[in-house]
Amino acid sequence: MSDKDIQAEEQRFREYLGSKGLKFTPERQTIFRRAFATHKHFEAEDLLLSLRQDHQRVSKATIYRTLSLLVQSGHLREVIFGEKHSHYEHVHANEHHDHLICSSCSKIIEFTDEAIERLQDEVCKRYKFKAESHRMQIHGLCEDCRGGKTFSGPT
Amino acid sequence: MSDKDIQAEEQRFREYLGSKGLKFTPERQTIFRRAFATHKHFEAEDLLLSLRQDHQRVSKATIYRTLSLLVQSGHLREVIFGEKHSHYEHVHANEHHDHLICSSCSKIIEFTDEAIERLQDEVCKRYKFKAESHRMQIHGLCEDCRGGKTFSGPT
DNA sequence: CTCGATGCAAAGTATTTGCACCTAT
DNA sequence: ATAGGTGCAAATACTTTGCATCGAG
Repeated sequence: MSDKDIQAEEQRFREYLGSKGLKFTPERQTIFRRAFATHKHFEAEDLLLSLRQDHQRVSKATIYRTLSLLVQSGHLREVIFGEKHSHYEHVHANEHHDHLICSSCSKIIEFTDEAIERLQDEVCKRYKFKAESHRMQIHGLCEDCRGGKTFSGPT
Repeated sequence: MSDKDIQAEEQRFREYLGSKGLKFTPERQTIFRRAFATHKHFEAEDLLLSLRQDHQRVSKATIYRTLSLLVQSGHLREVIFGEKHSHYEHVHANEHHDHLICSSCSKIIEFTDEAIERLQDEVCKRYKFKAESHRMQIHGLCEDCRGGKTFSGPT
C-alpha cells in the first residue's frame, strides 16, 4: 500500500468520523498512521508499545476505543487466531484473504482462493444466508516446521 | 450420537487419562457426561450453570481444567466465534463441519461442503503446509433475520 | 461555546493459579 | 501411601467504563 493510498484512507477515515459527528483528534491520527504503517497483524498492546518506543503517548483506553472505530469504519479487520484476544490487520481495499497459521512457529501465511470464495457464496445461497464477512483459518505446520518437526504445542 | 457411542467415548477418555497417569474422578465424569449430553455449542459458564441446576456441584476451576483435558484428548473441539471467550463442541467422530453465524440472532448453522474441504487441501499443498485442523465461519444474517428485506443478489 | 474525546484508575469478563485438604489408583 | 485432584479465593490478562478535564468543530 503506497503512502498516497494511506493518505487517501486517512481522508476516508476523517470523512467517516465527520459523517457520524465524531472528531478527528491527534490521537486518532497517531493511531491510524501506526496501524497502517505496519503490514502485519497486531494487537492493541503491540500498537501501544510501538507508540511508546517513539515517545508517542496515547492511553490504552484511547487505543481500544480507536481500534474499535477503525473496525466500524472498515479500515481494520479483526482476526482471531484461537487466542483470547483480538488481532487486527488493515484492509487493503477490497482484497480479502484467509490464513494458514503455523502451530509451531506461529508464522501466518495469507492466501486467497477464488474458488473457495465462490463455494462459500454457494453455501450461503443454500441456506438463504446473507453473508457479511467470513474468515477461514487452517492450523498446522508450515514448510519450515514440518522439516525439523519441531513440536511445540497444541493446535 | 447414541448412548452407546457416548459410553465408548467415555471409556476412551478414561484410557487417555490412564495413559497420562491422570485420574478419572467423579467430577471429570460429571463434566464429560454433561458435555456430551448437549449437542450444541457451549461455554464453560453454560456447563457450570447447567450442572448447578441439577444440583451437581463442580467448581469453575475444575470445569476449566477438565474442558482443557477434553480438548487435548480430542473429545472436544474449541470453536471461536469472534467473542472473547471459548466455545466448545464435542467431536462426533471424524465429522468436520463449519459454521454460519447470524450476527442478528446469534443462531449458528452448521454445514459441510466437500468441495471446500478439497480446495483447502489444495491450498495447503500449494504452500507445502501440513494442516492439522481448520475452521471457517461466515458471519451475516440468517434467513429469518433478513426478514422482509428484499433480496440483495442479482435477478 | 459545546459535545465529543482523552487519561487515569477502577470495574468488568474470562480464565488461570497457589494452596491446603482430599481421593483414585 | 502417594501422586494427582478439588474447591476456593486471589491473581492474570484483556478490555471496558466512570469521571473530571480538554479541545476540535
